[in-house]
Amino acid sequence: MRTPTIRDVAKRAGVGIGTVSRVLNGSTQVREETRERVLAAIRELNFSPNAAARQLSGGRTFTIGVVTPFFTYPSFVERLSGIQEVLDHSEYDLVLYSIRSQAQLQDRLRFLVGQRRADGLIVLSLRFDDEDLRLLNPDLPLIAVDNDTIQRYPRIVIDNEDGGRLATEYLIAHGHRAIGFIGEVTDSAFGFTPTRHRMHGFREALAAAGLAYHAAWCRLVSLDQESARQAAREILSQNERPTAFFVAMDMLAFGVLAAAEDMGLRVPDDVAVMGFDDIQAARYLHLTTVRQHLIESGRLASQHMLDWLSAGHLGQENQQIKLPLEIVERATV
Amino acid sequence: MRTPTIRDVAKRAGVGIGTVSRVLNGSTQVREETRERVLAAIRELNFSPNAAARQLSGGRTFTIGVVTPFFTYPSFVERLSGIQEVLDHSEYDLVLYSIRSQAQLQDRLRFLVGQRRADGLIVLSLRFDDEDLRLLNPDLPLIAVDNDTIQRYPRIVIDNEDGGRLATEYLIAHGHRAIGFIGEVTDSAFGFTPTRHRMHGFREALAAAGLAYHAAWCRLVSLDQESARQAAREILSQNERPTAFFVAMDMLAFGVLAAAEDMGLRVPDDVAVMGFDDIQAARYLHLTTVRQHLIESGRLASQHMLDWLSAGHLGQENQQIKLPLEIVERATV
DNA sequence: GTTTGTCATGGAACCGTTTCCGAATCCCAT
DNA sequence: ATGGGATTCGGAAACGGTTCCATGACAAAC
Repeated sequence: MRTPTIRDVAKRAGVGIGTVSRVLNGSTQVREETRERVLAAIRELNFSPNAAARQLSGGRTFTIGVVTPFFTYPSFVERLSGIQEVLDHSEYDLVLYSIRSQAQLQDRLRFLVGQRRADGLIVLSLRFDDEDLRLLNPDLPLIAVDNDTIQRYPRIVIDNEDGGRLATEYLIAHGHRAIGFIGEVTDSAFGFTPTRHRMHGFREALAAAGLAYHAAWCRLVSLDQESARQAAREILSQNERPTAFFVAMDMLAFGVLAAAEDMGLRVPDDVAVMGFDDIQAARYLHLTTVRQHLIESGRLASQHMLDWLSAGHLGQENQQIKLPLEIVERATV
Repeated sequence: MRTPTIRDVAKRAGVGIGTVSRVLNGSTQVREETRERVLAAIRELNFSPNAAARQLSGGRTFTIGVVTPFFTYPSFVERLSGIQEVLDHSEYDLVLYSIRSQAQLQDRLRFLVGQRRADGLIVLSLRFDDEDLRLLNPDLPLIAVDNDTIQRYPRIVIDNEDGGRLATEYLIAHGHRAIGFIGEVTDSAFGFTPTRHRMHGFREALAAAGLAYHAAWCRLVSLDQESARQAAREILSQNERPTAFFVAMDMLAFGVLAAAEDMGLRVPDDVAVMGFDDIQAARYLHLTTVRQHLIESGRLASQHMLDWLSAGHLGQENQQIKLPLEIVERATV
C-alpha cells in the first residue's frame, strides 16, 4: 500500500487538507474536537509528513549544516559533539560537510547555498577568503566557531594571544627561564591562525618577564604527533636546551612527551610540557594544558543558531562571544 | 531577484524544461549542441537545482543517515570519519543521528523512515530489538557496523571472541599465568555485546592453556576511565593479584594504566595491560592492544551503501563481512 | 514516394506539503 | 430576530523539480 499523504488523512478525518496541515503545524485556528479527529486519523494511518514536500513548499529544510575541516584532529569532534547535543533536542537535523581543501570549500559552499540544503551553517575553524564570502547568501544564517575572520557574522572564539600569555606565565611562575615553543606551521591547508596568536602571546609574556626569545628553541611543524616528536628531539639535542615547552596544540604536545621519553628525560623534572586545547586524550596523558571549552563552544553555536532561526533574526548579527580559558594543572609542568 | 528555476534556464536557452532536466541528469538523449546551450544558460544564471524539489519529484534524498550512539567513545568517531571520507566523493550528504536511549532510537527510526529523510541508513553498534526492526521500511537500504544482531541486513563485523582469544594468548605467550579482565558492563544503555564475546574468548584461551579463571580478578564496569581505574585498583590491592590485564576496550585500559601508576606499579614489569580497539589515543599511551580497523569499517560500510544505492539492490542482502584483527605490539605488555 | 524506426524535444501531470483567500459557521450584543 | 465580528474551515495555487507521452524531424529501407 502507498504511504499515506495528507490527503488520505484529510479524507479519513472528514476534513480539508488545510486543516490537517494546520494540525500538523500546531496552528491554534483549529477547533479542539477537529484537532482530535485529525490526530486520530494520523495515528490510524501511521502518517508522517514527507520532509521533501514540506521543504519545497515551506522553504525550510529543518537542517543545519556543519562545515568542518576533515576531522583528524580531536578538537573538531568535541565541538561537534556539543553541537549534536543541542540539535538533538530540536527539530533540526545535522548534516556534516568536511572539507579537505580550499577548492573543496568553495564547491561545498556553492552547493549548499545554491541548492538550499540547510537553513543555517555552523562553520568550524575554516577560514573564508573574499571569494568564499561572496558565495554566501546574505540571508543564510551562519555562525563561526574558532574563527574571527568572518567578521559579518556572529562568532564564538577564544583569545589565543591571551591563552599563549597565560600558558607562558604559568611556566615562568614555575621557575622556568628557558622556554621553547612548538606549534603548527601556519600556512597549513586549513589556514588556521591560532598558532600564530598563541605564539604572539608567548613572546609577549617572555618579554614582560625580561626573558629572551630563543629562536633555536622554537619550531613550527605540520599537524601530527611525529613531526612534533622529531622537532622536540632536535631541539633537546642542542647543547643549550630549554627546560620547558609551550606547545600550541595538545596533539603536538603528545609528540613532545614522546620525544622526552625517547631521550630518557623525565617530565616534568628535566623538561616541562604545557599544551593547549585540553582535548580528551590530554587527561589520559596527564598533560598540563590550557583548556578551551570545546564542547561548550559547540553547544553555544548551535543554541545561537536555533535562536536565530526561530526568531528570524539575531540581536547583534556580528556579535563576538569570547569563551574563557583556564589552566588545567596536571602532571607535566 | 528570485533565484532562478529550471524554467528560467529553459527560457534562456530556448528549450523546454524537460531538456534542461535531461541535461542536469546527464541523459544521453540530448544533442550536443543543445546541451551546450543549456549549460551556458545554467552558468549565466548561476542556476543550481533545488534539492527539495528534486527530492520530492524524484523520490531520492541524496542523503545517507548515520545512526550512532552518542559519541563520547572515540571508536564511533573513527568509524564516522571513514564513512565521511567515502561519502565525500559521492553525491550523498551525511546526516548524523546520535542516539542516547532505546526510546530515542525508536523515535528517530520512526522519524527517519516515515519522513523519508534518507536513502539509506548506516547503523553503528546500536542493537535493534524486534520492535525497532518492525519500524524499518523493508525497502530502505541499511548496513550495520559492529553489530550482527540485525540479521536481515549486510553487516560489517569483527570476531570479538577471536579477538579476546588472540589477546589472551598473546599475554600467555609472554609468560603471564595470572590474568585479570576488565570490560564494560554488558547491559549498558546501548546494549553492546562485544565485551561479552571478548570475555568469552578470554576464558576459552585461559582454559586451552590450562589456566584457571579467577573471578576476583575480573570486573565489568561502566564505560569511563574512572570506573576502570577504581576497579583495577581494587583488584591490584588484593593479596594475590594478576600480573596482567586484558581490558576489553582501550579507554578502560587507560584507566587501568592510571591505576597502576597510582599504586606505583611499573608497566609492563609489574602489571601488563592489553587493550582492545586501537583507538587513536592508544598510540599516544603506547598501549599494546588488539587493532580492529575502525576507519576501514566506516569506509567499507559507506562503499557498500553507495553500491547498493546505485545498483538498486545488492548481491547478498544479508552478507556478513568480517574484518581482520591484529595485535599491535607497543609498550604495555 | 511511402513506410518504418530512431532520435531529440516540448510540456502536462505529478510528487506532498504550506499558504492564503474566501466562505461558512458560531457567538453575542442589540 | 438580526447584524456583524471572530473563529473555523476547505481547497486552489504554488513550490521546483522529474517523468512520460506525444510530436516532429530525419534517415534508412522498401
